[in-house]
Amino acid sequence: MTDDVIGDQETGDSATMARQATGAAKREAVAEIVRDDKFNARRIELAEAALETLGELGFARTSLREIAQNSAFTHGVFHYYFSDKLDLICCCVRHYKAKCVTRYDEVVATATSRDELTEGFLAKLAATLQNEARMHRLWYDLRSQAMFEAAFRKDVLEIDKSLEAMIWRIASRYAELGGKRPASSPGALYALFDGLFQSALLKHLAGDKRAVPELLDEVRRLLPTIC
Amino acid sequence: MTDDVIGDQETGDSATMARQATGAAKREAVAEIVRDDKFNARRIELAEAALETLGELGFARTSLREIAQNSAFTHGVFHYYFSDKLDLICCCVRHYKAKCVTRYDEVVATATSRDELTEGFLAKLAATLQNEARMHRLWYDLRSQAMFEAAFRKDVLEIDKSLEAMIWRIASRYAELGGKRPASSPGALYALFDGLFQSALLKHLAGDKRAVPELLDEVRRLLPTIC
DNA sequence: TTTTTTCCTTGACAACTGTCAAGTTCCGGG
DNA sequence: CCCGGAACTTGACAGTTGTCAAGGAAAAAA
Repeated sequence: MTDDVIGDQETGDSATMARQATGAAKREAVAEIVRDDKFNARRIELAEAALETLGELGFARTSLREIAQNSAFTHGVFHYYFSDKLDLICCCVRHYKAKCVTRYDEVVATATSRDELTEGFLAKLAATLQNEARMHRLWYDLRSQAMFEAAFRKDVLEIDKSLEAMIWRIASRYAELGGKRPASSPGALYALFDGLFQSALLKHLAGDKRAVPELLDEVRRLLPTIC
Repeated sequence: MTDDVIGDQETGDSATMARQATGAAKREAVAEIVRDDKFNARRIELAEAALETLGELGFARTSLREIAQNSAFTHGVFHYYFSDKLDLICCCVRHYKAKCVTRYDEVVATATSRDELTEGFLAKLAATLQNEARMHRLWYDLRSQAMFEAAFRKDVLEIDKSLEAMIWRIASRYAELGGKRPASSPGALYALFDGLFQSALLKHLAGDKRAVPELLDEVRRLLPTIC
């Protein structure tokens, strides 16, 4: 679109004509941006609908048709907005990321003491485990798929990094409130919490009522140790 | 089969007849055991063949036919020895477990100092990550599937427990060699190592050459901290 | 040997999958 | 108003999948 504008200006032989052409090009450009935004908004809308079914059935057992049936859309729309199934899933993952990474930021921002941060973190943790179990098992599913499907790896590694940073923000703040520094690396801390969460999630999904309280106990015990 | 023996003895009217009947029943019983053993041996043989393809393609993309084509068997055999696909996969998982859990036992048994244990552990860890990456990504795949498919959960939780115990044996021995006790719970320790390994595995599969040395560094730094 | 049981092969079936092309509806610009 | 393209629907396609039944081969039993 930038090329069009330049082209019009170069071939125009009057200021008025150039202005008109520029105006038309701008209008066109704006229209294209609007169209793009609309397009992306629809993609996200579709991705959100797809996440419902994906969270229910997992990546392997979910077909485009099933996604469509569980939503207000027809299966053709998905093909219209996504080049193929992988494109759709990747869009879902990216969209999921944005939601996930900021989950604990408010707690970190508002907590004024170690206890406050601990309790705020634990409360969010428990709520996440109980209310968003389906979304999180999908995340673990996709991360495993990334070990097989190279197309997922870039996005997955990026999300992993974001999550690691998220955990690091919590730990840093926790240490800061105690006048200390975290005792481990960001990677080790993330591995620890991610491992604990993953294990608790599986137990929770298996119907183990102790999964949530046990996770909270473990984290409560761990936090002072690592910082 | 025990019932048969008792029945024969009850209705038999001579010692000889009873002995003969018992003999026949015993022969039958032995035959059945042999048949069962043969049956199970074949199942494991098939499971082993299936693991090849599963490790290559992952659970989702692997069909019975593909498993059969990559092996010396026809797809019908798998249906003959396994009631369905889930039965096959469960058998694979169980078989996989036995191999996995004893991996570090020799190191633990023979190490006579902290350094020896550390180096032995790290060497095995690196070898596992490099040579058995496919098997391990399959394990992570199946553990994720267990979050969706209830039929997997029992086996997966059991294996997880075994792995946790394995890590605990290493940590306990490491602490013992330093005259200390592990500073964390078995669950937290397993979560930590599992998380680190999983992350390193993904990076390794993504072609990141630093994955293995970084994992080793991290573990080397961590071991003295947690014990 | 003959018969029976176990073991395995083959082929078929119905269901499902991703993909796509042809057609329809809808809307904004001219 | 109308017309062109964007947005969407529908139906069909070729390929794959789990499952299974019918039959053959091989081994065991008689």
